[in-house]
Amino acid sequence: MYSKQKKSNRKYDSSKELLQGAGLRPTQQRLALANWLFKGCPKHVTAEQVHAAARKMRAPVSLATVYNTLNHLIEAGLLRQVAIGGQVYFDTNAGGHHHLFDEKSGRLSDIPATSLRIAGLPRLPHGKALSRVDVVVRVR
Amino acid sequence: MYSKQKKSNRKYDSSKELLQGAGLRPTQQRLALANWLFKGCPKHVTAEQVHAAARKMRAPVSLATVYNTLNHLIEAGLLRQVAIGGQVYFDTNAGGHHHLFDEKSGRLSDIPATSLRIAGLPRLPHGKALSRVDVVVRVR
DNA sequence: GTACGTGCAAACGTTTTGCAGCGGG
DNA sequence: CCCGCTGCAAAACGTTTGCACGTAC
Repeated sequence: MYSKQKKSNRKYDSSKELLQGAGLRPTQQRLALANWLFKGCPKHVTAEQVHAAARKMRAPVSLATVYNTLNHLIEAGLLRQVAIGGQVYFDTNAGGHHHLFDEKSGRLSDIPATSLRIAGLPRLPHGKALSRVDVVVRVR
Repeated sequence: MYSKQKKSNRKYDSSKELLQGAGLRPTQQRLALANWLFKGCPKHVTAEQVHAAARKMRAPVSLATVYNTLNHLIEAGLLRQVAIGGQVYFDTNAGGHHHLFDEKSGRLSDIPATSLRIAGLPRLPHGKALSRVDVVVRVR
């Protein structure tokens, strides 16, 4: 009688497409992680925080799988790794943008690429192409 | 007859002052490390490279002491830690400047702070002061 | 059915720490 | 002489890997 059986899984649909689009099999664990990562506001999280979040969601995933999945998402260009202050963060916003880092709390937030203007870039070494420019504004 | 006995150690004098100025006892090991780090051109080195350099200089220092000394120098503001591309570098140039990173070779070089101009910094969070702005120009 | 993903535990490389002995002031 | 530094080895840390089992297609 119902047009779809899994009405309650509707919210996972876009995560499923996201994973499939990246060539990743949409397994339960990956769906749970991708759903948490990409729904809601952009996040800057550590692997440990992802693992903790998965447990809280009653979707227990092993830490190894968390790392595997995060690495796959990075390869697919859906996630970015940011190393600041001796900590490695995974940034759910893979687009070009910069970061504001609070040295006291270790908290990270985004700065839109469009709001920042950089002038006076040096001549690049011969045969080298610009990959990207990362800016970290540190506050205390 | 000689006004100074240790004429051959003259080249370590400035390193000695550097350490003393930072409140660090100028021990043999620290002198050897500081001398290698701060004489010659600015360097971007890993802890392992510092350790290897010490061995080559016939001034063997344990790796633990290398880390201890580097951390002390960082606290003293004489050294800066830079994490790029999954590697941690110690930068002997503690002054304000930026970095150019070659993603292929993993090599790091300096960009003088004066040559770069950044405009459009966001308003800082309430009660926060700007610590510094780090720019990494990545090339491939 | 098969290829790929998962969980666990063990391996890994890097950095820190605990402690007995040494050396600078 | 004393406190701080050193060396060594062991621990801690975050991340990766190997393998038996499970699951999506």
